[in-house]
Amino acid sequence: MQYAVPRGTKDILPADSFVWQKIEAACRKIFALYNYMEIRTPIFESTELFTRSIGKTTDIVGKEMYTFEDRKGRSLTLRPEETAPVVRACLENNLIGPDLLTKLYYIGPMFRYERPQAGRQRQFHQAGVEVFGSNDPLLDAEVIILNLQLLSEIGLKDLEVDINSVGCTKCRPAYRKKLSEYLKDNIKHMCADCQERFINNPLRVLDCKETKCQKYIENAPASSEVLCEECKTHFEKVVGWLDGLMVRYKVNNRLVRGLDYYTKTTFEIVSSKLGAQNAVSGGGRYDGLVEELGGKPTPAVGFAIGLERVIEIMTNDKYQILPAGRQVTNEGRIIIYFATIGEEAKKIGFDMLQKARSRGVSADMDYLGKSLKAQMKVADRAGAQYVYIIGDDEIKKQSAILRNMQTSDQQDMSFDRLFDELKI
RNA sequence: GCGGCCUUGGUGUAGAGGCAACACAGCAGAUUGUGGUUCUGUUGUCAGGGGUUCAAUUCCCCUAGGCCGCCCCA
Repeated sequence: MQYAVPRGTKDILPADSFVWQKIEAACRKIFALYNYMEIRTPIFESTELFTRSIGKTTDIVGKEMYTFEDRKGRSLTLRPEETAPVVRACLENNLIGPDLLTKLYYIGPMFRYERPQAGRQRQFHQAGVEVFGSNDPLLDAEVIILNLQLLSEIGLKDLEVDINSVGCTKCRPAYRKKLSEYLKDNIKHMCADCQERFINNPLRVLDCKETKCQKYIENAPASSEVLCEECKTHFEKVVGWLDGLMVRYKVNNRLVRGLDYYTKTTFEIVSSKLGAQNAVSGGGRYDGLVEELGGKPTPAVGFAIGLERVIEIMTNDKYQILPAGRQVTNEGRIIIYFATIGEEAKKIGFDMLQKARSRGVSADMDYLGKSLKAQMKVADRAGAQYVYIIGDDEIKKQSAILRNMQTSDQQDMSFDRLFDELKI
């Protein structure tokens, strides 16, 4: 084989694209129900946008970005996530403002340079929403509910919502300090990664799965103990709304997401039906990001769903939500197939073919000079409801054979009556 | 970036240091102007490179890719 797709990328072939179409349709439907409008931004942005928003010490910025220089030496980066580009676009086009609630959604590819494995590719797809302009805890709850409704619309079950509050610019430094003080005495017993994290971003130590670190993490001060009054009441209200709406969730004090812009609420939806990469979606509030990127202070919430992970669950044989691949011969692709024998018939067939198409009737014919038998077979596989068979005799009569492929009935049907008779 | 497993026709699978097998799909024919059944024929040199050997697709090494775990995240 001469060429192969770049590592960590995949072709979505005709046999699989119907799954993607189904998911995208579900996303658009649910987003519309909640009054979100679509935004599309470029695949690449200036590198600065991401380093500023996501944070220099994060893994994404530190080692996962596809960054390159263009011909004029500008540093550009293939978007690793979509929140920062959406904020940028909103600021640039004045989409957000005081007393204005802006609700946007997106669907598209993202890029991160990571070691590929199940549920993790270098080009992957996310669908997500961003809401700007309100700090109402009910909105946090609504976004979570929207997320859940979308996943259940797609057909996913047995999902778990993990939720936490990481505080705000007022209380996070205090928590960081408290955590650092606690870790200072214990860090020497913890793993090498944690020692690194301790220096760069102590919060992320809480995320460590290393067994020898667990006991220290368990005893670490929880963020909930240190939240300021505002963050504390905000969090209580969010979970209060979730309780009232009968949403099942789990407060997880160790949920620290890998992007620095989050404030207050963070959440993740995980599925037990996935392997190590078990997060189907994740999101939270980021009240400081708009200002960080040059706008007026504007509260915001959002989430992103990992579409490959959704599809992994949907197409997993064990769960039977959708059959995996191999749907090339899905029935009903075309209404009528024009089978022709000879050059003259081909010419007439093509005229009729175009006439059918111009009337909005999907139709096709042979371009490979196949035998009639083979043309019938192709028509069958394309799911044609009718085949119109044109040969020399038919040209003389100006009337050809119309075969109903379901019933196998055949009748003579003159050229000029065909479309009226079929009511197409 | 680290560790483990894997890589055979279009697809899914056998196999053994020295004729590469099976199923399905595809194409053609049986039915010389007709599909979905049946039968027949046909499509590969075993990811790429190097080494061991009289001989490797089968053993060893490297590279690439896939999968699984760590890390991280969607």
